[in-house]
Amino acid sequence: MGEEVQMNDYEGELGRGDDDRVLEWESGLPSASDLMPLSQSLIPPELALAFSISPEPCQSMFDVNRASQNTLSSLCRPSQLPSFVEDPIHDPSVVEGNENDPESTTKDGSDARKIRRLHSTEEADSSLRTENSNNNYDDPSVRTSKRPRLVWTPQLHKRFVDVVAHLGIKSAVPKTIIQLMNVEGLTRENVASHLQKYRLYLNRMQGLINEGPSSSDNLFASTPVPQSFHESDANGHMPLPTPYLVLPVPVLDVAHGHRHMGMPVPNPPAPATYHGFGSHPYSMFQEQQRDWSTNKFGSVLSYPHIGP
DNA sequence: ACGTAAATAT
DNA sequence: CATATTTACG
Repeated sequence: MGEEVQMNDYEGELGRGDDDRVLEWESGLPSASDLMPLSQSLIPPELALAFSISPEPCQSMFDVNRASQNTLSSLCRPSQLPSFVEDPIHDPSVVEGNENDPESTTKDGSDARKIRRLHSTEEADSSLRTENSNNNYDDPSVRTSKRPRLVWTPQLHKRFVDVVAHLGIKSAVPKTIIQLMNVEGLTRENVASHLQKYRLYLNRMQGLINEGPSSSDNLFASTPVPQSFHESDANGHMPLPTPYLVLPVPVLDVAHGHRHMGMPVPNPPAPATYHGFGSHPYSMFQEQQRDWSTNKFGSVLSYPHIGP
């Protein structure tokens, strides 16, 4: 925490040959007009006083630079991470199941769930650790807490796909993928599982170059199939087109029905009896993205992280 | 550590 | 019931 960063040549870093990558990044960032001026405090003075919150030390360019410095240094670490692995996602979206509600007469238990969605980048970490007692993931003493179901949000999935594409469908194995994705709390099992489904999806896609989307491939369908399918030999490398952007507060409420992100179902594109036809074909992506932009607010608590 | 199939959860 | 994610196994 106490790492002091001196900003010095950081300017030079940014100023130098910014290639497309930077441009792409910028394209996804909020326009300047959308941003709140640094000088403006997030908490109104009165409010701050009322709650005896020390008024923020008026953010300045310095703070920004410092944050950037942090980011840069982590980006530039000469480890093995390709440049495209930008910002670590700290909290994979996760669903917290309710255990304390034996309401289910059969096994249909359904009730309030809280969705945890990912944060990312520098300042996000300030939102951690609410006094919420539900998230005992960092508390070793609590062993009763199961890991909440991981929710593969479009963003996570995107990241996943990008990484897989980058690795090449061949060498993309769970462990590597995990590393490259660099998402905190993401387990190998999580990835393995997703990879399994993803492969199925890919296969089925190949087989049916004639068919339109089978109505159940929504999530995946919305993310283009990486063209690195040729299992030639050398590389399956893809330049990896998109840096991971930081989208505005990914608070989502999945409160309504369950919108699945359709992955491939192993079995039938067959004519047979398909139920959710008229109602299914929703790209979870679109809905979510819309939600995010029109997002009113949501009380989302993010838990710090899950220890391995 | 991987991949696949069966089991649960939603 | 279908799909998503987890768990069990070879």
